[in-house]
Amino acid sequence: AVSRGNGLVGNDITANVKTIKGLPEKLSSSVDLAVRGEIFLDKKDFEVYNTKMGNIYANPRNFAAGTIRRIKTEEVAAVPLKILCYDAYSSDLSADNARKIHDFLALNHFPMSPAIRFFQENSAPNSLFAPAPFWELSQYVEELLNKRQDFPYEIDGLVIKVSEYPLREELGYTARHPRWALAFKFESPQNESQVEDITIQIGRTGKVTPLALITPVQIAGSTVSRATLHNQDYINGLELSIGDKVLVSKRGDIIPAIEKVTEKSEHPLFQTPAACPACKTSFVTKGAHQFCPNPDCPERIREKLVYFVQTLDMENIGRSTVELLLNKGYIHNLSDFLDFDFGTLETETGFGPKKIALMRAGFEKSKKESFKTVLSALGLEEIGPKAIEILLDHGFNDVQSIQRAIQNESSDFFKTIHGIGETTALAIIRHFSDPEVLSLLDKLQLQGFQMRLEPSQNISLSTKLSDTLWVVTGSFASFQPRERALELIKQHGGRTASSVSKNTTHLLAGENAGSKLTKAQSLGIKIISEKEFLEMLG
DNA sequence: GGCCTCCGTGATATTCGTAT
DNA sequence: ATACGAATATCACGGAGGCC
Repeated sequence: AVSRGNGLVGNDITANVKTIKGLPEKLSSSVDLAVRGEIFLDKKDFEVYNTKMGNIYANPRNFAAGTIRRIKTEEVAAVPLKILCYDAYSSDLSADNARKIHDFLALNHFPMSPAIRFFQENSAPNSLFAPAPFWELSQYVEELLNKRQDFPYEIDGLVIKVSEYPLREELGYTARHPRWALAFKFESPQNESQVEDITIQIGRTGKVTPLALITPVQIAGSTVSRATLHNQDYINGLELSIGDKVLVSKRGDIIPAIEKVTEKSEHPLFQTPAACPACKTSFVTKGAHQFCPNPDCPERIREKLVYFVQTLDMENIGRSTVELLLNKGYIHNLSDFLDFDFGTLETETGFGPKKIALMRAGFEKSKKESFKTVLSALGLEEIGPKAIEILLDHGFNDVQSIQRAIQNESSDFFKTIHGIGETTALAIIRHFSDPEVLSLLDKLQLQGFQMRLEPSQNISLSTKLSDTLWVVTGSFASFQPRERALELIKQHGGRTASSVSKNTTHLLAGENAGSKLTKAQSLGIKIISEKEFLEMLG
């Protein structure tokens, strides 16, 4: 059993999970199966346990999360944790929808929430075992919204999912969420507090973010003392001043937010300062935000480094370690950090041999992170994980191939890649021509970080379409959504672009093709129909 | 006891693609 | 060229266990 972790890698918590009552240890048949569930504490069980322990725990959610990661399993066993399973993956069950999986889990005595319901079009109403008719879904949501307090455990909302797996696949994922699931969140609890001060923070990009420091207040089991104010416009919208009484909530039960001002103070409306408190450089305004434009600003350097170690998942090296290294002058920037010997810290209090060994191990382990992660970790402005993935998908396997494209192609080249627009294209050229970035990349390579996309990471079906640049227009019977055609082109070694140019080699034209077809014809570009395309790929 | 890291999650503005 | 919906980039918080 593993914890969710960052979505890819979690902690091994097998021994602890075994202490949870009600989870079957054996299945009735041998089957390759991965089950997902939520571990929690009942409200009542938490009350009883916490009273016994002298009320040291703030709320059941955090206590349960902490408990399951404990090292001493006998301690975990003493906590009346429960689990409800809600999903499973198996190649052996040949299930094409979640309902079949749900039935399998229930039959094998996995604890399931009795609140799970299935809804389906053309279903008979009120039948006992069949899914309820679709139109009853909204009714059921309403019903549960009213029953929130009746649940024995804390819930913050509901999730509605598409059951059919082929449909899920078609809907796919954004960078953060599946498109086949929706969350209904209950209104967050609120409490009143007062703004004691407003400070500003400088991010790694120089972005200025005002932050409200409020009189600590209890909201839904945690103490809230800080809340982001995003930017000056947001402050203006709230009409917020230091000293105001305010209503504070936890959005999604996690992130504190100032909802509104309930009582004004004498102070004037808060104004973001004109210059950076750290480096005295005047802020510049870009859209709704202000920025510290100084790349050597100590705040920016620090945040950049923190972003680097966190993105590369360097265990046992976090914000505070980075701050100590910078503040005590051990390092002055990311480049220094890459050369730093953690052994130097043995004279510092709080850094024993054990800690130093852990930091070294964390640094070494991060060298196994993918090239994509390494590039992400550099935090090049405008070049996030998605833009990097697009570049890698388009055959840019290493830094050198990107540099070659910058030198050999026209300045509009990157813009022709689907998913990369004007701004990102300019940023790519700017960053990968920047001597400072290039020397960092060299250093990373020397240190043994992954600096190439491993060929196996690319799903490749053939090279039939190599050295071609495709534009896709119109709609297709075989490719819905249209991105599927683009995917297929890439998997066969081709590149894709969003608009027709002189570089385009093929136009895949479906039904109702418009101006792109006309333009392609005028440029004499090869026009391929859906049928011809399928024949080409065999 | 204090510091550090890990863990879970939302909001906002900007950017991109596409329809008009 | 412009408008609009969708997606991305960036920023943010508190509690708990473990190491020093």
